[in-house]
Amino acid sequence: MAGSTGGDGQAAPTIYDVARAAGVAASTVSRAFARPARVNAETAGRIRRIAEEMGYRTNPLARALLNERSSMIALAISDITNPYCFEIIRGAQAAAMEVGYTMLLADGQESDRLERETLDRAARTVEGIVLASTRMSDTSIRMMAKLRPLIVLNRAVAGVPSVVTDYRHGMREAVEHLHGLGHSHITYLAGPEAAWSDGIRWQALREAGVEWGLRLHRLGPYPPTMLGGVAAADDFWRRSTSAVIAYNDLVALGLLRGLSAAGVRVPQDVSVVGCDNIFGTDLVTPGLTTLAAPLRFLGRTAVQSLLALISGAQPPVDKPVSIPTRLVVRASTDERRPARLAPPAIPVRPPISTPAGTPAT
Amino acid sequence: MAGSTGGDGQAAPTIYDVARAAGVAASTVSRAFARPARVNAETAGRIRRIAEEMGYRTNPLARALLNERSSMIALAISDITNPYCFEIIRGAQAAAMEVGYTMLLADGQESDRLERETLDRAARTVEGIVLASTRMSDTSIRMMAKLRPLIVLNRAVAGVPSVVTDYRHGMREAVEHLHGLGHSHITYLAGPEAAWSDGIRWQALREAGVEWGLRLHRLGPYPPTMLGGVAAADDFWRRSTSAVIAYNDLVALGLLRGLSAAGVRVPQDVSVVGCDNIFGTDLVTPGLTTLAAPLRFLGRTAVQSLLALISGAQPPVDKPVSIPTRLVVRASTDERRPARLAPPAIPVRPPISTPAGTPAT
DNA sequence: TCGAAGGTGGCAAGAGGTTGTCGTCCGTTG
DNA sequence: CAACGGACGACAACCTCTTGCCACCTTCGA
Repeated sequence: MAGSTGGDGQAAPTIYDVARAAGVAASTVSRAFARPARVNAETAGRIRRIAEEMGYRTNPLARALLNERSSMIALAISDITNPYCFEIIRGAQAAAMEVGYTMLLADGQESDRLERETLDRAARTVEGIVLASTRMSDTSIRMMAKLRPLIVLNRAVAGVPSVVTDYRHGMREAVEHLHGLGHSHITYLAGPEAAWSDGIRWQALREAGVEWGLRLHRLGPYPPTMLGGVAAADDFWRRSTSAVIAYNDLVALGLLRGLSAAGVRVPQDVSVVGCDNIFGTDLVTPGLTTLAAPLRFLGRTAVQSLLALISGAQPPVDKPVSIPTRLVVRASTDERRPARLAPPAIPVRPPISTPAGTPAT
Repeated sequence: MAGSTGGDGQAAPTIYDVARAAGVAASTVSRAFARPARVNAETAGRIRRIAEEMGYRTNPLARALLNERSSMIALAISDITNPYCFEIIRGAQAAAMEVGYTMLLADGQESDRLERETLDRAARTVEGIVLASTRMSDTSIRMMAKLRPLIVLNRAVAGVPSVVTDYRHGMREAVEHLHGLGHSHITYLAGPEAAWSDGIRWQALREAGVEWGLRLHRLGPYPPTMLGGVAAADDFWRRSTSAVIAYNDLVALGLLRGLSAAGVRVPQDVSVVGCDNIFGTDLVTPGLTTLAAPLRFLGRTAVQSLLALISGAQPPVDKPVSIPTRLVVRASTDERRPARLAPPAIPVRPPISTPAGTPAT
């Protein structure tokens, strides 16, 4: 029961220990692992066996010190509690692990400064960086990119390679879907002005709107959180349309809540569409129709691009890798009913008590 | 626009570069940062200034190589897409960052083997490990603990220090709450038999049940996922009680879905209580009453304990740090109505389409 | 004025791998 | 039998920072 608490029974064996046990030089042990072809197959086998017995593992630090190959990459996230990030992290982690890389997670906690500090510390250690959702400025990003191979996710920074979501296809589907249900007038609830993805989504929506001959309104910007969505529900009454597309799912979820508290029925009175397809969108009633971003695939692709970059590939810096979205239809969208209820006299703002903070895309 | 793609404009400056620029020896530069008292204040100041100008940062790898202080810790998670983990990660990350540590995330992807492999690789690099939700056996954990300082979260392993959630208080609250609503008979939906927390929760429930004179039933085990909860909804009909406590929130959410599809109303027909208070529990209709674990605080506490362990503290290995839960009452629990609906003839199993996988605690 | 003490800074030896270069050994061929 | 070539393993330098030890200089007391 007195189990050893602190680790470090004795120092871990090194190549020197293995070399002594095997009766060869340390360099031979090193090569037996790193360049098996360079060593007699039999010798190599013996060395490996002995190393195995001794519990030898190569020390990544020592290796990294010499040739900058630490087998680590960093993933920077502006806020880890944002459900938008979960699947990205998962995809990135999986892709990294497949090729024997370890992932270091840098959570910026919504702070530009914290994010830069963390990355600054980590930059020397890792071989490359994926900025998955960052609060940093283009300038900071470019400086960082000069220091280390770097991929930006869902953002375009001139001169820095990126992997982005292509909302055009999905947005067209969404508009077509709404058009097919008889909606002719759509409100867009905008996200933060600084958010690159907000601009892109709005642009995709406008293109699709033109194509299908729909009228569009833009409200906002709102904070990309559930609270932002609740606030949007209030404003929405001013220029109420029969269909809404929200900047992201959190805003859409907040909107659902706000509308429900105000006595507006979804989808009977208003059809609501979100973006991203995060965890929770099919838990609400009605289930949220949303533009599903392939988040896990996005994370995976970013890491793979980064690894390519690390191994010397010259990626197209001005033409980002682009991954299409698709529409997931759930219950929050339905046929337009011409007879709309009059808005209630006093829209009520319901209390929010989310366990997690509910931050931005 | 041709922006540098690959990082490494030129090699980062080392203490030697700084030393040359400052006209001192490299060792003096090193000391100027690591042991300022050992160097003339003026000299130290000059060195720092020059280092700053040159953009020098100390290379954590080189330092770690020498004295095992890599300023990194590893957080192992069995499945990163489990919402249960989000807040833990956040708390851990924050605590680590506060003291200048970097966190390395090891996602085991639900696989014992993957988890061990990742940790094995990372163990040499980090100063310590937090096992937040692990699939590893007690034996593996003890071996790992021998290698490195290690803290287990929400699990008791003899001889290894741990931080656990104390469900007793919260469970008493939950039972008192249900008792006060007139329920006299509670079903517990069990989680995986291997899960330490399942045993603990059940035990806390039994103690509270005795105290309040309630009858208890145990159903399961079920996979700790939404699908597990849906399956539980089917079984539940066999021994239907007016109140259910589920192993965790995912099971509870699945149960809500299963019951709803079968035409059972919550809370009118059945009151449902979950565990953990994960993201999404207040998104469903009705909102889920749940035993809230202070997840973020848990993560923070684990890291702080680990850091204490690293700096030589002797933690109590057999008396874990224990953090209490509290009950969050939402709409899924209500007064018992004696007149219960008869169960429908054919319980329907609804389709599940979760964007994220929905895994275990 | 000289020696001791204390404050500074430099030298060099690691920490644990990787890798260019070279010597050795063996087998083969002319 | 000598020359040659290939395969293999050893040596040593190197990556960057840390640190024990020593030398030097200043200052102060005797």
